[in-house]
Amino acid sequence: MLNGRTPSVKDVAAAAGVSLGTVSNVMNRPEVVSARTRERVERAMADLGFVRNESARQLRAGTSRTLAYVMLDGTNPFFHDVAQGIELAAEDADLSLFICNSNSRAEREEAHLDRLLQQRVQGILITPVNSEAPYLYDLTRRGVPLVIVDRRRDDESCCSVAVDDVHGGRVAIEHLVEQGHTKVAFIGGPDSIGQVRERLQGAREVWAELGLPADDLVYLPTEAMTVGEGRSAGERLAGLPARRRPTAAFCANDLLALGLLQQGIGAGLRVPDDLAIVGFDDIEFAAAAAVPLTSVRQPRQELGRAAAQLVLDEATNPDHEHQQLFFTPELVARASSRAR
Amino acid sequence: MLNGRTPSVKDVAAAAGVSLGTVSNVMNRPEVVSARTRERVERAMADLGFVRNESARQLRAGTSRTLAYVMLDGTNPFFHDVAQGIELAAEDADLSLFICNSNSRAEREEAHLDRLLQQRVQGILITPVNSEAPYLYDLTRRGVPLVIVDRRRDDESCCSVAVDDVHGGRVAIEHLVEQGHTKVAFIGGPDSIGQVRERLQGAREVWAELGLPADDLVYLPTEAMTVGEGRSAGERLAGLPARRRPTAAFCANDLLALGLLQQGIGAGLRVPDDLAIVGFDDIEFAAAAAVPLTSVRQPRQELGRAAAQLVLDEATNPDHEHQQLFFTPELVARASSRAR
DNA sequence: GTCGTGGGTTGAAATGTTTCATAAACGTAG
DNA sequence: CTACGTTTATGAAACATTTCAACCCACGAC
Repeated sequence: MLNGRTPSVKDVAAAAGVSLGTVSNVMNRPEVVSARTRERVERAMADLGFVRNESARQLRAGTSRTLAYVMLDGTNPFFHDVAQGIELAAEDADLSLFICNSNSRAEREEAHLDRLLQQRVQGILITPVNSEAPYLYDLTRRGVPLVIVDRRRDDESCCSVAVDDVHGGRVAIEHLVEQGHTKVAFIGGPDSIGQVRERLQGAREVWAELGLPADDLVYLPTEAMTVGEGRSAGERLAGLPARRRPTAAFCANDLLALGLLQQGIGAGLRVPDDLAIVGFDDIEFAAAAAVPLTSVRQPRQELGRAAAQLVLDEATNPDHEHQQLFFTPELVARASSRAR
Repeated sequence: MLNGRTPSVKDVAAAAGVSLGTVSNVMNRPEVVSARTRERVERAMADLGFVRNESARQLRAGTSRTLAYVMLDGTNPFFHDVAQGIELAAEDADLSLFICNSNSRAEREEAHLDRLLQQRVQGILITPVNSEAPYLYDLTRRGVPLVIVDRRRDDESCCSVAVDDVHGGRVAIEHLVEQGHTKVAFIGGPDSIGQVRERLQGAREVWAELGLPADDLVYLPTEAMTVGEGRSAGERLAGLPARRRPTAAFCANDLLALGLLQQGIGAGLRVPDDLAIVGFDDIEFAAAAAVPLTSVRQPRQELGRAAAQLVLDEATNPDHEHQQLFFTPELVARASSRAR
């Protein structure tokens, strides 16, 4: 029972009439201790309600049993799916996962990283605000296993797992053009976000290759990648003169697309007849929208799982080599963009 | 610079030509050390890239600088909003937040709790699979500050923060009846989930009070509270003979409601004319649905923030008393249920 | 010149584990 | 009966920090 303080190995040892070392062995190498004493010790642990103190273990071992994921935006289910993938891999390796959320603010991100460093986590996975931030390079210099998720670094100085965003932008636009659209909006921002820049780049590339006039791919920048911003982009779209108004929109993520969809329907537009919509990420809610959303699918859990494997390799394998994993996203066509 | 091992206070002390204790003082009580030495030490810390080892500090201090939240279902944005509220409060108290996800599985939950105990977290917030689980009582017995979120315990042996689910059920049904519905479905499950039971109870209470025949409030149980289950409940609903088919549905959460909405629209129903829908939680996506969803709003962030404050009080205030905080949810009427 | 006073610094102890070299106990082969 | 191996158990050291009593020294008061 509980008599004030939480019991330590010392208390267990005393209760079982053995030495400290033996108790430790029962926990860590049960095979070297005889069945009789093992039982006695286990009973003592149960009686006292002993729980191993992880700080002490960690202090001695020099390393913790946790990974950490610093996500970019907690309001976007996409990142939780990534986290779920990481968690599964962590669980397999018998590690805990620390989940942090920077909310797209660099200073929160840096504060989280500082904390994680103090905790001596085994490795850090991060979808950074800016993958070139100096404090990220510091981590690598320090030797902390680091994997950048859903982004990559220009030089290849750490592992990363990402999707080919340029390609994603291409397939989205190709699809819309195939459906007969010749005036299309790209909705996304701010363009400090690398994903946005590359998806737009892909869109523009293929638009040019198909010989369409650059002016007919209009860029509607947003302040953030949220449902609310999607709605307000919809209003701006509706405000355009009919001749210049696009008949389709490619949104840089699904939250924007859902906001746009809602605003459009609320304003009496028929989707896809008056306005076709393509999103990005293919989150759960995309398929569940009232007009199921066409989206560029990222393998969300896979991304997380692969990243976790990389970070574990870096943490445990002495001749680890940095890798840049690259997944190819694919278009999932649904009702929101079907041919007119 | 990094010469193999990460530097400790000892290294810093050597580099600055002072004792261990002084370095510690610089970090924890800068006012007692003279400006000159303080600067010297700080420079040494910077030069060596010193990062305090949290395990060692924690071992000595006996307590960690973290809270933990064990959420019930990572796929439901509701819980992330709660987590966000907790995080804000934790940040104010200069604590880290450990987020775990039980995915509605008791054994995962127990495993997480075990880990958290080993980490000696300052307090645990949890939305449990079953608030009467014996291992939860163990925590209380152990003296771990514990707050149950979005649930409460029958006896009042720990703090809890919840909304009045019975009341929530009542207002949902009152609203639907006001809109003229006399045949309504309640969709939710499994009924091992307390929230489901109480929302249903409230619904039945008011239904009876209004003098409506019990048979006309039909209970469609689901296996889980997901979008997919909402869709399949929609199919079951459509399969009912027209005379017995409800004209409105009250779903135990918004995910179910969104699934139902999508299935309904896909099958050609007009919402709310053919089928009115009310959800529960009022997650972000509820308002953003193509037919904006009427929902019973829980103050999501507030719930988390209040819970964090309770757990902090229990952790720091010696004459803490357990409290059962109770919020009253309110109906947010939107298009999915407007009068016919 | 001695005695406090008090700011600044020190060194050792303590926290709960794990590890490892060593010791004890116990068989068994010679 | 001894010597030797094996199996089990022990005790001390180490991990990085914080805390606290003790100490030093300069300075002003007497």
